[in-house]
Amino acid sequence: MPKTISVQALQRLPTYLNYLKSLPLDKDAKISARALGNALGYGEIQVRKDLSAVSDGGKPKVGYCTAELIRDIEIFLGYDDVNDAVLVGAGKLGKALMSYEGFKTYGLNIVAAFDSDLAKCGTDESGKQVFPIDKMENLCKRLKVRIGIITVPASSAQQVCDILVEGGVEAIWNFAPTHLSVPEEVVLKNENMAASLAILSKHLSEKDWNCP
Amino acid sequence: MPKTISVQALQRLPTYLNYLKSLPLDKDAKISARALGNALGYGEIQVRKDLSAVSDGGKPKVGYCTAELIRDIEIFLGYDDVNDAVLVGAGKLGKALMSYEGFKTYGLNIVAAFDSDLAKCGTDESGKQVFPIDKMENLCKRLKVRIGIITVPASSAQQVCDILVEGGVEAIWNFAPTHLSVPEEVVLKNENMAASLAILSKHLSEKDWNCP
DNA sequence: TAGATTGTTAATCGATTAACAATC
DNA sequence: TAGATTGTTAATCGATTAACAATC
Repeated sequence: MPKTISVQALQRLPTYLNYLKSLPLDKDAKISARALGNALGYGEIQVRKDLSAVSDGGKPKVGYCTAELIRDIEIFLGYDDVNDAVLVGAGKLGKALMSYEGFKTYGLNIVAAFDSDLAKCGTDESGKQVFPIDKMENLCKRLKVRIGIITVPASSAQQVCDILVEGGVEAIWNFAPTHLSVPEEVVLKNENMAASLAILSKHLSEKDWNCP
Repeated sequence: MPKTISVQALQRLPTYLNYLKSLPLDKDAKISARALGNALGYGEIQVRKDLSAVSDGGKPKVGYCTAELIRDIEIFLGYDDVNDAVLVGAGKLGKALMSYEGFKTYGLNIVAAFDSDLAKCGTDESGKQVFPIDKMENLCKRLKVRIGIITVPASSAQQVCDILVEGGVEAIWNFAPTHLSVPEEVVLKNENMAASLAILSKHLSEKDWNCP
């Protein structure tokens, strides 16, 4: 039976992975839950609990084998098989994401981009093709693209989202600052920068209250 | 006494605000918790609880006054007074954020950017100045900059972060895919794209298990 | 063996949801 | 008044942490 994992724990896994990969490569290196937690600002109990969901476990008095841990997390997250994605909206943010090499490590492969502005179509600096948006549904179906990344303005995001769903996309990563409706079989993840900013902004305004 | 609000509720506030602002402007417009929730995919009880922390409240049988709600949320989040920010790392992502007009609505004002690459210094397309990074600490102090946005590679993020803290920055918004250590009086918010991707990737790989 | 470390079960904490009273 | 809607207290749910047993 597959162990259950909380959403939050799942989201911490890439952080562990990232840190483990940054360590000097040594086939037999071991790391304790405490050391791992200290490096990342997590408690050691939390680390053990998180890792228990993905790995066979460490050895008492020794710790976890870093190489195994890296492999286990990658397999658990599905980073071992590559997922093709399309990106919609070749503006500044879209281009930044298109040319970000780091996505490879997460098994994310942006195969093409789309934009409604024909002036933006053609080959991008990143070396990726930007197509007119009316080619999107068809291309998604033909290439069996599983992930759609939305970097268009809020006003056209829902429309773009609907086309992606129509094209058979199974997961949507939304950078537009707006709520999207998707059928329940499609997973939607909002990259909600406004939500992040809310935390910073509130914190600063509270400080002002305390020391005016 | 100020009402308490959960972190999650705080992060939902910009979503409410954004939706309310998208509605046709009408000084006396009212909206019910149910209508608001339906539009955003939240339950109506949650909406009422969230709003109770920021607003004087609605009227039974009538709902909330949208104009008041907008004002209350903006004040609560501190969007009414502007916070100056600097951005470090004028790469593609950095430039995308520098030229994003939408931050104004959140009271965020990027006053300058910094980069260690002198070739990137000068005036950016966004119209903002990019300075060499050794000017950063001083300029932050001089202008009393409160927010630092980090868009450098992971390898230099901690170093950049330390300089920002040294420069008196009170809040850090980190886009580098790495863990940062900050003193406890400084608030740190990670824009953790890898965490978002983990959710999508796991979902897709689970689907593969079920229908191979 | 003793001590360090893992792994799990139980307790706590925080957020969401349900039930219901209040009010226009 | 009756019905719709708000607001709050209590119950549930989920995630984190504490306590402790297991093991190398």
